[in-house]
Amino acid sequence: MLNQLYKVYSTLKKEYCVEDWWPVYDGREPFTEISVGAILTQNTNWNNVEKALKHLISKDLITLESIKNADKKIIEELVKPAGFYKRKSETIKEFADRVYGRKNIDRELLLSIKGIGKETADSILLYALNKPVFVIDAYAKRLFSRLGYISEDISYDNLQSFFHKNLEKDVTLFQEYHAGIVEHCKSICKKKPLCENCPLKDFCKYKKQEISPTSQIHKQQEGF
DNA sequence: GGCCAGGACACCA
DNA sequence: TGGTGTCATGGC
Repeated sequence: MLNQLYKVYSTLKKEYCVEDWWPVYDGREPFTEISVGAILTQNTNWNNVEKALKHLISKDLITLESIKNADKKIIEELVKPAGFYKRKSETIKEFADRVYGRKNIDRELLLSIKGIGKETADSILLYALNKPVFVIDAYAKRLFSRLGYISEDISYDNLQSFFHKNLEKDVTLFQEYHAGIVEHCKSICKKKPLCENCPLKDFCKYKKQEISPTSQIHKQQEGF
């Protein structure tokens, strides 16, 4: 299993641009920019996030201090293209208020901020703080359940520990793996994940065992 | 015009 | 604990 997971990773790495994957447009305060991007990207296309981020950058609202001191209504207007703008602007404000001036930012702190759940917190930890935490998202669940390695209704925590148990805790590995999953699902996985053109078709458990994806549910612990 | 996107949360049973 | 409704914009 270990080898299999690493082989999937190296295939993704070969097929897609996964290095320095999380975009930074301004760069004055990458931690803040990445964190705000993680909040804005909740259930939203990255194109919309990019617009909102560039609006914030154009008004110099891309540092913790400037966001902390900004009027919430201004933030609302700027992040509108990313959708859910009232909730997201509130979360961004609370994030800046709570994180500004702190040296130790951990998962517990991030999860205590209204509007930041596990996926967003882990994205911040992995990409903004370079902590070895595997980010689970809808794509990861979709891809690995279709490959047959996990049940499609697996919980966030179970899928995360699946990766933590089977991979070495390495920041670059986790960053690039998640990037590869996202890029793969955005391009191919959406419709026919295991079609003839799919670079991951050789890793499909169903194909090897000739089991229909809908006829068998694999439990997280089974077979690993 | 409908569907979906790199979720989170409140509410209810 | 799990299911459902809500939040909202923009691209295809």
